Amino acid sequence: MPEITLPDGTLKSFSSPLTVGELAAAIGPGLARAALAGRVNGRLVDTSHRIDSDAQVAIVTERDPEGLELLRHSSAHLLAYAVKELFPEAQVTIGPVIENGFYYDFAYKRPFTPEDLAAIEKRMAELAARDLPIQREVWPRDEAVAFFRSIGEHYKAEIIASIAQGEEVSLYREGDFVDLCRGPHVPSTGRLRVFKLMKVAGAYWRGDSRNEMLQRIYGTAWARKEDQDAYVRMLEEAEKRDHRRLGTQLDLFHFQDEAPGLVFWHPRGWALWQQLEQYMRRVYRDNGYQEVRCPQILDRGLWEKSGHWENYRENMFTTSSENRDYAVKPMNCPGHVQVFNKGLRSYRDLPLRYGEFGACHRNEPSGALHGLMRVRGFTQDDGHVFCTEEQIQSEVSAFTELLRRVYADFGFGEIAYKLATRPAKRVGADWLWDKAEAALDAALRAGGYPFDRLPGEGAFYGPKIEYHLKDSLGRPWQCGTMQVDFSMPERLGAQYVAEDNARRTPVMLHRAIVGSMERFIGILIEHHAGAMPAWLAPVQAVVLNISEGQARYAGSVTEQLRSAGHRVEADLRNEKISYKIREHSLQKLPYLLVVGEKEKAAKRVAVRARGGEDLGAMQVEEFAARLDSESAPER
RNA sequence: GCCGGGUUAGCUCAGCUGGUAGAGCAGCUGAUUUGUAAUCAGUUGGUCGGUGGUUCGAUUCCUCCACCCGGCACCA
Repeated sequence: MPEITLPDGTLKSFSSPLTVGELAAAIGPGLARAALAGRVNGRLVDTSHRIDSDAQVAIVTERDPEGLELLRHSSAHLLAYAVKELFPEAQVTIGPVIENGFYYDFAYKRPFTPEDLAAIEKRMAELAARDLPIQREVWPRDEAVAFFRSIGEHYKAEIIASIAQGEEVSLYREGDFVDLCRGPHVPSTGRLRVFKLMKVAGAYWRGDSRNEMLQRIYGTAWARKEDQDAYVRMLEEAEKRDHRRLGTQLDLFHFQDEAPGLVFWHPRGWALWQQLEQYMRRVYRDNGYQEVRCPQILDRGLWEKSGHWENYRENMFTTSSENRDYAVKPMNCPGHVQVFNKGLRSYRDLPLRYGEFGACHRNEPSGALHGLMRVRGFTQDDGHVFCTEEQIQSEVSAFTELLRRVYADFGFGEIAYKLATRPAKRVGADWLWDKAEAALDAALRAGGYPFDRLPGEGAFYGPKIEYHLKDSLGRPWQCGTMQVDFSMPERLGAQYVAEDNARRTPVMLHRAIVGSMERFIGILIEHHAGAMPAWLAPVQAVVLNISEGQARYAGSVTEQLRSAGHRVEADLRNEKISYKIREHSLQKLPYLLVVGEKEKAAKRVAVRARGGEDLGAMQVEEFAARLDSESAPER
């Protein structure tokens, strides 16, 4: 006699056990049609799930986040079904839900082509139209292994074989297709109406690069067509904002074959860089950091001591001279320790903070390179804090606050915090790791920042907090980091004299706010779609004359604004004003200043803001004041 | 690094099944002296990413290499 409590608190009694689907029907026919699954005492189950005792039950529909996940998960199965129909020799492996969609990995003798994808998608639509029931079956593990072996699904058999012996496994059957799956799934294929296959790519079996490569088909699925259309539009918008495309269009930087993964900064790109660098320099200055500069290459012996040689030898650029081996620095920390070590340090000096715009080189795998986002030569806003154990928490807290202010200045309000803990390959005793991890944990808790844990993702020398910002398209980017390191100061012989006159080893905090300057600029470009706020814009305004008669006046306006410290250029070409406006608008400049006879006579400029807004004519000083007020981030 | 796709003028891109290349924009020259997103005319420009091969003949087919793109793996 199950007594069922619905989410709104309603109590329903039934005289005999019933399924989730039957419960939905008992509540209403509309809900019965919409039911994709149920949540029984917190557990997600199929609509066929039988409720035989009192329970809290919610009917899951496509309006629930779990409902959308179900649609995607079942779409992955539908994809596998379609592939097996069209390519019976293909073997299925796994097909999970991911953000905005799903994928399924297959082993097949030849690569799938875009034409194959179109055919598969068409078959999926046909299978969905047949509205085949999706049924759950429970099998003993060994029988399931034998079954999948018998039908030639060796990957599937391997997956089930890794489940503990004696357990039961669930299989889902739709039409002629049977797949191992924990479930739950939507009740029938007809529920899958809005989906689209996106691309095919290679992926390693079990995510291990030593294994064979499978073929991964990516798809997206939604509850409503409008949602999918919006998603596709978002992807198109992201493509338009691609910093590589904008980098060319706005003449900011380029790459070329002779220097893979290394940036050639053009004048405008470098102007943007300088705005960022000067801003970050003020951040150093105003927050107790002293800026330093260390060598690009250092003797191999130092990298052996620091542990980098052992851990990253393959990814370091090396050179040699007069029988000495050197490595181009992949990190700035060993250099900063050398500065710390030069001279006797007192506990009174701590915390001692060094900052550097440190240019590092890492020989990243060729397949990892990606515009400014992943390069082989990059510059970090890299800082190291030498302090005592007692100072860790306040340093981490102060840093987190500082980072939030900086991100806010760049227009990033939403930050996610992650605590990455000890990896398998590491240096330092476990008790040190315990301490370091506890210090970061405590600082995050003290600040009231919610955070996720990333076990095993710490650096080889210490755990870290990762700060992920969210851009205007909602995409997360890890930029900032704070790492506690008890090992490297020890390895590199850093010491200070404590109150009791004893020599102690300081703790070193590795920290960065924007991380890689290159990458951060890439993020800024995409965040703003190339239309940088005036304080960052490489060129803040261009002065345009209508005809030759105002060329001298336009030139003097330009000079006046430049000598007031603004980034202004003149365009005195003999072209129609509409032509010049179009050209500079495409360059996404904050302001265009038009000067014709009227403005020349009145000693004014006609100001056009980005987007075509007419601000009217004003005196040059007035416009300069406007730029002044916009020369720092909005707070 | 791995799988797949790609590389044609400064930029964006055509070029059917092999017969040594085209467009638009940009550039240059000239005319036009222009009032808020493209003035007109003329014209320059390519060892078709590199290498080797097949062929009477290769931008086109094949090999190897480099780089780029999409994923995967990696990301101190």
